[in-house]
Amino acid sequence: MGEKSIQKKRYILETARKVFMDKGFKTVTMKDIVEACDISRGGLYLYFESTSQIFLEVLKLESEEADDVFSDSITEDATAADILILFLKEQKKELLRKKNTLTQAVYEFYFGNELSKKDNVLKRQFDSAVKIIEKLIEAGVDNGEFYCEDCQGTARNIMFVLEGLKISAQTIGITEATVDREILFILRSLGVEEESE
Amino acid sequence: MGEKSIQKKRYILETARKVFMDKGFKTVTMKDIVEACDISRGGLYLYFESTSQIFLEVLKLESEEADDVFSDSITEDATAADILILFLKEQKKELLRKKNTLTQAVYEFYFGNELSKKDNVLKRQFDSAVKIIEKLIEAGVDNGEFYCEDCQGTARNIMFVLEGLKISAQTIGITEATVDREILFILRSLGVEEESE
Amino acid sequence: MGEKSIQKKRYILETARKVFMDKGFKTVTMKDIVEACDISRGGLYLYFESTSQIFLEVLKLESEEADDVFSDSITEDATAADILILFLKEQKKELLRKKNTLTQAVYEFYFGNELSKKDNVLKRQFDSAVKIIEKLIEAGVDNGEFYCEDCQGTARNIMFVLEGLKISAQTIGITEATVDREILFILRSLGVEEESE
Amino acid sequence: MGEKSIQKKRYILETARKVFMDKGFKTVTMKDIVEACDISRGGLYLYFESTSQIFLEVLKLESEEADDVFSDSITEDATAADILILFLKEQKKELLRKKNTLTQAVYEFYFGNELSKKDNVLKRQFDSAVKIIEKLIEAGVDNGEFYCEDCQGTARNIMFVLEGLKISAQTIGITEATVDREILFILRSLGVEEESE
DNA sequence: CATGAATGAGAGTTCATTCAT
DNA sequence: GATGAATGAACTCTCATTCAT
Repeated sequence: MGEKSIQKKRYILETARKVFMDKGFKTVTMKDIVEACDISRGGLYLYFESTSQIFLEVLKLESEEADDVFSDSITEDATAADILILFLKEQKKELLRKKNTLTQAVYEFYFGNELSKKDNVLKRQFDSAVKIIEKLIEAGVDNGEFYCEDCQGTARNIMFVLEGLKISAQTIGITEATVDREILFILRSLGVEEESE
Repeated sequence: MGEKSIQKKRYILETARKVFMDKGFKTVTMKDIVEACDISRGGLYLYFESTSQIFLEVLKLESEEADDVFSDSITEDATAADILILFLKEQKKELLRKKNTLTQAVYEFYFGNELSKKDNVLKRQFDSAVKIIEKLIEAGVDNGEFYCEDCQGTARNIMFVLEGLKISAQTIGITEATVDREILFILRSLGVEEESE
Repeated sequence: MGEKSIQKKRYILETARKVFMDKGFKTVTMKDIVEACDISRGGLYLYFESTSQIFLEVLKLESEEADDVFSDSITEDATAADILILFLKEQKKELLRKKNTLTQAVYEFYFGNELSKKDNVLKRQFDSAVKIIEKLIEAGVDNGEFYCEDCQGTARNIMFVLEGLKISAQTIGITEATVDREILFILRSLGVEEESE
Repeated sequence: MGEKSIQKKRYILETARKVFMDKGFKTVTMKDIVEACDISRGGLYLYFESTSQIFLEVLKLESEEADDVFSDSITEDATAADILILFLKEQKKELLRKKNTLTQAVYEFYFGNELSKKDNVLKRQFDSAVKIIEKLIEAGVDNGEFYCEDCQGTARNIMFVLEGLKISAQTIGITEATVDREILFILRSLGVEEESE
């Protein structure tokens, strides 16, 4: 595949990404993508053979580009609490961004997609996030910023709460206040009192 | 509509329910339901005019039948902790039941269904559950079973964790151990140490 | 068929008539009529077996009720010109009444309905009208009201013009002025100068 | 759209034209046209989206191809009477051609098609024909071929008679003799005595 | 590579017609 | 007689997928 092909493939993926953000996964058709890309019907099939394949590649691109969620936060002299708060704020921003989010599409894709469980990117991301948060909390505990008896449990709890907020945002709808309250609750349970924003 | 019609309508709803459990919401067609019910094409339209309508009525039936989640738990001499634990166990059972669950369908239905947000059953259920848990925790605090500084915050936290577990169960998949760990974490944070099963 | 049946049949025909006035003939369904009559689906079939049959009976009723077009006009001491003018005015009224007219339905019914040509009511009505107008003109000529060399030809011409106006009213649309102009033209060609309205 | 597409579109329109001649407008379905064209179900939708659209394009094609009704008649040395007679003969031929005519379809299309009244081709054609006939008669009067006091009135009368004949041909049925008689009547009223055929 | 016409399967929906009650 | 549930045929329309150019 030549350079041009790679360019085009990337273009298709980026365009398809927008379509998935708009419509979720299940109801997106090859036609939707063809039209969004303004390419020929047959043309799409030269690069991809199904919406599932396209979606998986969109996700791959996503995770490649996603500078690690924490990478921004972890600066030289940031404290553990700083980093955690920054991370939670990032999550909050993402949560409240109802559109321009692949969340729905991702959920729909993984729903009952037994095959996709093989290399469940979602799971890897979740587990890795838990680990990072755990380390973070441990670091915070070590330098006295946090109080925590079960760092791993707390890390997991935080992630499940975030998942809960994420799905709630897409279904019942949540306000900024709701997210703030949850973040505050998490921080308090770690013994962090002050907050920002 | 005669008695027989009501019977048939109920039959359709129950059959459709299974279809939704199988396929979620978005990809279920009127034809799917027609075939599952083994009735004629036109027959279904005598009762319902869209999958959305059918789904809403399935949900209504569901919530009517669902004796309140707590009703079973609340017996005369049960303590607050007992009731909370029972509730969490119920949720666990539900969570792990990957199939035979409307969870996916419900999520898909509420995804981007702005109109359905009007009377968002989901939201009402969530809010009501938070309130009940809050009361429960307060009762537990009052009689010394629980230790808790922010009952409402804790109740909300519990519900979001449960939501997080629910969506995780349907996407990344979770094990019984995972659920147990979370329940344990919750109970510990309330100062309840021993547990059962 | 009992008295009640006859009543009901008549009721159906009168209601169906309105439906035909609304929708023409070709696109009227048995369902349309059932709904307009607010009777049961099967009920209609007890009396009629098709829209064609219903329409024919509507027409029959129509022509029975239609006191002869001329009957009103022909009073004791009316002159031929009076009667003709009255007739033309009646036709004008009918022409301009775009809705509440069976015109479209009648045309649609007779279009390519080879079978219906057997007893083509329309033709009989047309021919009979020509004859009456002819007699009228002859009478007018006899008493000096009209000037006319070819009474039958003129009568036919009048009827075709009326038909032309009728179909034009339903397709390209015509104004009152247009009809007046045509009537005036006809009367002038008969040597009648003054007019009324 | 390439050359081939244009060919195919034209082919569809020509085939559809036959279907409309056969069945009128209202009862023609996309399926009818698909089958007549022997193309695939979806194929037709690549070119047209409704029978209305197809019909309008058939009419457009029709009027493009129809070298003006008079163009043939108007030769260098033809007299006004010649041209008028030729025109009427053309109309006669058209009138008597019960099948192979779009007349019914056109009428059905314009029946109660309020929207189509915007650019009512029919009306434009009618008005333009009236004007041409008027000019023709005026020319005939000028050179002594015709006698006529109200050229415009006569032109309109002729057109309404032709309309009357046209709709009669499609409903009650008319014979050649009937048409001849009407033509004769018209010509006589213009003072033209001899005729042909 | 790229196009877009073409096909055919399949979903939605409406009705004429029948029939048990 | 009357009802209205039920059926199945017929139509509309949309897409995934292929293929000649």
